[in-house]
Amino acid sequence: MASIREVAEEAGFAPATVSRYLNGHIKLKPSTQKKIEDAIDKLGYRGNGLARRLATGKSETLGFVTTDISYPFFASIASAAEREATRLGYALAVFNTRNDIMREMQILSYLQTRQLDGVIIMTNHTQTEDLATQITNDSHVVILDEDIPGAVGPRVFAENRQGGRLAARHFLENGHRSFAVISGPRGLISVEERIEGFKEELSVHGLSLPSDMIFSGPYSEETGGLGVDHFRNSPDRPTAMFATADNLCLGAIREANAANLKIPDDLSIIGFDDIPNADLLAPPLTTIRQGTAELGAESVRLMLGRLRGEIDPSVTTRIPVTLIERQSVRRMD
Amino acid sequence: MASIREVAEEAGFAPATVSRYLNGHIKLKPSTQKKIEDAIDKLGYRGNGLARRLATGKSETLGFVTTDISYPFFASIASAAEREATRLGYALAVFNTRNDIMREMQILSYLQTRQLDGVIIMTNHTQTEDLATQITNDSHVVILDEDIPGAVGPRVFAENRQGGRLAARHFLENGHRSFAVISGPRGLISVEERIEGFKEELSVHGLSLPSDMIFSGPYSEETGGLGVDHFRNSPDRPTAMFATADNLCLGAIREANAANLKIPDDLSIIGFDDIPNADLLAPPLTTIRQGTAELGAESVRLMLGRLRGEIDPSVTTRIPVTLIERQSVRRMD
DNA sequence: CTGAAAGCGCTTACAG
DNA sequence: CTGAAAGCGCTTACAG
Repeated sequence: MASIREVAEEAGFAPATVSRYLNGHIKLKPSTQKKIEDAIDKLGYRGNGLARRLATGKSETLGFVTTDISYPFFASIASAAEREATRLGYALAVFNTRNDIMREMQILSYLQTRQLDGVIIMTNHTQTEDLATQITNDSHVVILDEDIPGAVGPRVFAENRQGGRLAARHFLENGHRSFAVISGPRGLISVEERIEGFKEELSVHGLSLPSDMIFSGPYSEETGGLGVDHFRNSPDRPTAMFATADNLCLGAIREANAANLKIPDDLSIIGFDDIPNADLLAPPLTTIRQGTAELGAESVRLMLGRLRGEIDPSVTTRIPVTLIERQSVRRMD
Repeated sequence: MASIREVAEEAGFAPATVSRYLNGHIKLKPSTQKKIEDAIDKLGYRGNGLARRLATGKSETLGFVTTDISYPFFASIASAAEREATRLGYALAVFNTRNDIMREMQILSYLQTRQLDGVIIMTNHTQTEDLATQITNDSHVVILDEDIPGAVGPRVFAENRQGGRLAARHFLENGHRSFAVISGPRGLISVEERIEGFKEELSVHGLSLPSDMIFSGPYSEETGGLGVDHFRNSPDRPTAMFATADNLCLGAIREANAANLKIPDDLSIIGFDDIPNADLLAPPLTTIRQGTAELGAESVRLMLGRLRGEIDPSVTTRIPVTLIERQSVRRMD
């Protein structure tokens, strides 16, 4: 590879001039510009990003941290984030943590070694004190989808509470009166806020959700299955079940099939996320859609705004949510 | 951030010694090792990856190029690749090309600017001459999933032909005698090899696939829908349809639903990939499973082997394929 | 074994 | 406007 020095020699100028020209810090007269361009073409010069980054102290790459990129909902967000980052001149490095906090800490440390300019983090557990302090120190972190309480940094969340309300309202409109919830780990905002919204809407109608009608566990398909199992055998079997994530519904549907429990005839369900192909499931899943494109794009915009110091670390952007009606909710009466 | 020079001063040695120690190029006597470790702890030294990379000429990051990471099948592969890369000390930068060859060329150029040590490329079109020559020059590229004819480099593909045979055999075993294929763009090996295998198996049984029973188009859900539409109105309507990718099936199922065509009663289908939740579709999809974990992991292993010069650029690894029987194929008679 | 020095390829104050 | 020089923070022949 040709270096900037070689280009400069070829063109008859100093490296500094070539550098400034290439970075747009300077406007050259046409003749010298041509000489430089010719030298670049002749030598096939392309610049060395590493050297530039070392000199400037910027890596021009953003880290995107998630538990597992193979979960379709996360993949959609990552895809949108990659698109926006690319548009704005940044690369996106994707990291799977498998929910391991040590791995999360390690990735955050890349910020200090300057391998990453910023990191957008989606975490999925509630033991986040260490993360919080490190994030606060780093100040180049955007928190996405799930909260990390106590950390200082911009946040992007869905309108979780509103989502819960929409779910409850839809059940109510279809005549349901007995409810259950299957959720991820208590303490996550995707759990707490969605449940709160759900309850809020019920209470508007003079109804409530007894605490023993909430079944919680890790955000896995298995939890969904266990939840169905649990409520199927409970004395007051609910007709309507709200799940705080679609993958919970996946497990629920599998278990219902195995137990010969008909959805929606025997049990109506509403999920959250609207994962790809939710419309092709048996039954097509009624769910609360989160805008993955907005979630991904907004997180990188906030990230870059933060890097430029234009964005206050205390901002929280909420991404709207909509109910997608399909066929997993039975009309009662 | 503390630098290696500061650590060296603190410990009373030269930066060179610290560097060698940290890289395991040297074994120190316990006392000096302790001094260095103490200095590192005291200063919170972490090393600067950029500087190391500039000095060594290695970026320690691999590029993973796909048309869109949000397609679940690609996301699964990327996830496995990330895992294996991490295990072996490399980061994985994910790039979405949206099938744009210019973007692919751009990413390959990062190899020359040393931003990437190698790239694993999944492409999805047939106009690949320019790609091929660039890849041959770069020599740090692994070709995954779809071929780039003429390019010199290790390849990782599924046992496509075998997959096609399995699909045909399953149809035959279930009594089908009239067949159709919906495929991605002609020329892609995922299309050609799978169709060849399908035909091979038919011919073993004295049957054939007329060329007008192959409907091709871009690898999109839309193509699947158009295919169903096409064959539904054809004079000799097939009972069995093989799709060279599951997303084609997704479109096919949607269209069949819209046209009130029952799968598998009116039309049996077999897909390819076994995308996540294929078992929960209506109907649960019988499909040829590709091992995404192996595809992803093997591609990074070949990549690193290639970087170390241990792997011949002409190797092609084939990943096994299995038929997953579910309920989209009707038993005839 | 250990160190001083040069070099990786840029960028950017500082001078002129 | 343009250039010489220093510096980013490492690594690694080359000496001793």
